[in-house]
Amino acid sequence: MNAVDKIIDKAEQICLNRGTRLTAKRKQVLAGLIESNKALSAYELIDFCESHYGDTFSAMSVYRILEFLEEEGLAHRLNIANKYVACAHINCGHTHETPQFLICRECSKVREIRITPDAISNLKDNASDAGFMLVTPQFEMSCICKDCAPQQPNL
Amino acid sequence: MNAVDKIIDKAEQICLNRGTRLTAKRKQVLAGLIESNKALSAYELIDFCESHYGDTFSAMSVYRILEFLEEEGLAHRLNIANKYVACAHINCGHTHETPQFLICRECSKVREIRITPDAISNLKDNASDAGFMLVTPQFEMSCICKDCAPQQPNL
DNA sequence: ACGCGATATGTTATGTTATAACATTACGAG
DNA sequence: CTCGTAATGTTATAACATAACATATCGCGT
Repeated sequence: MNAVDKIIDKAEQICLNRGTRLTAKRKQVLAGLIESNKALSAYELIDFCESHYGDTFSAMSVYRILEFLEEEGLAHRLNIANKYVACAHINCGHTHETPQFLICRECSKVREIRITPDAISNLKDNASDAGFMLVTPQFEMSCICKDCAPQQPNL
Repeated sequence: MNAVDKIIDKAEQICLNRGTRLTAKRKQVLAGLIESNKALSAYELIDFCESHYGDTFSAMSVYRILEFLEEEGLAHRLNIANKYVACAHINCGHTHETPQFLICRECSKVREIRITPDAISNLKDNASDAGFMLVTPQFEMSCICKDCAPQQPNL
């Protein structure tokens, strides 16, 4: 059993425990996100799944499935990029705290790291001082990854 | 001369100094962003400007003008909301450092605050450790503002 | 095993956000 | 005043997302 299958299996268990079902289509969509190894737009994901799994995926279905995967904590929507990415922590036990996404603006590769509690409370305090309550479930930053950096000499 | 006119005047000077022109249409679009007092989508901005300034604005023009205003540092694109907001610091002299936007997800009111250099370098270091170079020109957070909070008792 | 309600997916249409490509107009330096 | 550049107009279309309703599938209780 390969690494992706293991993650899918784990995801299926997570769904079972929560009383939801990781159906065949949902598995394919999640597998697409994992195998592509980067963030994809809904329509890129459709192309990826259709070419890799030889099945058809309507935009509507994919959006619904993405919504489901988000609710289950198996995928994340990256708002600054209008793209979707598999959760990096399906397999590792730790509970999902406020994540920070580093998104390569060139190749859409994503690193999901954890933000330190200190940094969060700092941000919350600043917002609070300005009369705003932080509700953002995640932080997203536009970056250039190591692989893309050489092509960007002026950075 | 009212407050908005003063800001527009200042914006015009900024453009002059940079060898660009704040044309009539550009003034109207910028004024719309300032007067609406919140973030607007391009199409909301069109409606606002057409109803307030009795002129027509094609989507294409507005997108071009927004691009211009961003280049001049007079407006900002809020990626997490797909909306646009006037720069809060057109009138105050201080140089524009990495801004942090607190965006009310209910009413689109925005506070543009400055992020502390400490916090920035912290974020940069974290990204760097993960092999990503931070290039984000700004940070955006989804919030609930004081005015909208009472309608959200469970927050 | 069967039928029923709930969940999931299919289908069609449409709304929203954004850009491409080319035409026309306005502006300002020489 | 004319010529090149910058700005705006116009039309078309791409890219992202959701609404509304139809059909199919699943699993539970009998």
